[in-house]
Amino acid sequence: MSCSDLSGARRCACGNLRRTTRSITQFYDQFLLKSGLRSPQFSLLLNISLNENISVGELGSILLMDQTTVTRNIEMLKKNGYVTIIKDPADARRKTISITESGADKLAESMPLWEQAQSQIEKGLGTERYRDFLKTLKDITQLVQ
Amino acid sequence: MSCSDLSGARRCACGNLRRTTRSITQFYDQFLLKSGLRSPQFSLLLNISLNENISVGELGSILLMDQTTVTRNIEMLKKNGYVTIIKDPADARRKTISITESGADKLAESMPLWEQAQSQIEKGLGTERYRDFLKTLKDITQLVQ
DNA sequence: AAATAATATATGTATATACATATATCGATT
DNA sequence: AATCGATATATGTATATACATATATTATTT
Repeated sequence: MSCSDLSGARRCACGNLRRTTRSITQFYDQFLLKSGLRSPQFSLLLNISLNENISVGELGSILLMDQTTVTRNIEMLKKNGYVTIIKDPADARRKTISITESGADKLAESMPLWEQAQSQIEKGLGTERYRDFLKTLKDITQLVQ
Repeated sequence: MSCSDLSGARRCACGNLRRTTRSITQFYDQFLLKSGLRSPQFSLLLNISLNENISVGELGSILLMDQTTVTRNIEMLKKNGYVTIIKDPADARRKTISITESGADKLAESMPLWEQAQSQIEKGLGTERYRDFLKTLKDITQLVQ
């Protein structure tokens, strides 16, 4: 007897999210190509820019990314000179991450490229549906936390 | 002058999808833990089960995954004895992938674990909203292809 | 103040992913 | 049949990701 309905798992939230994420990442990366950034680094650099002097752990909390992954991904940004990583004088365990001028330039350069990709998605879905979509992503995130 | 509205990129479809995907993957993985499969392998094994004698490239097309990634991920399944990979007699370039009895058992074992994770998402969102969500993921996928 | 618990980051290891390119095979053209 | 283009898979390399654990530092407890 092995008549379990495997086919039902086609509706898997995780599998469907992973597939769409693979696909959309390549899409955004095509636009970002000229900047030399790719989606994950663009996102990381953006959040560093929006949260000056943020720590590794706090970045992880915002991005829902393991702290060890943050540690490794900011190394790449540092290697390219886009961020500085310094010990917090008030707490030597902590490191504070800041965007450099070069990093801010790179981010500014990639914004219009990002905007091109983004507008295709938003226009394709329509404003309202896009808003609902972001809300659903947020709700899923809270369901699984 | 650097007053570009970086903050607008918080609505990035790619970034938001990637974040939610990281998060939900860990959620499903917790449930699947007992089976020894993790989300990507569960998904891969499922699709192999649903498409007997599928090729590497066809799997990539279904999963929107690069062919080289499929090649490497099925190696893991093969190493665990969950699939067989044999040359297509009709076309020696092609390889056909099939689930083994052991793989089918493993999949059957993981289905109720998957169902637990899945039902929390579907119940949390509600049936209708969940259906809309899958539709939107599909539409995004088509927008970026 | 010393010992212990808690916290922040880093390292070792493994999987997931894709791009550029190589290799093998097939199909079509001559 | 030999050549050439197309197709299927594999390999080299690099980034993305997380878990288990180590290390360093701070905070708490005795």
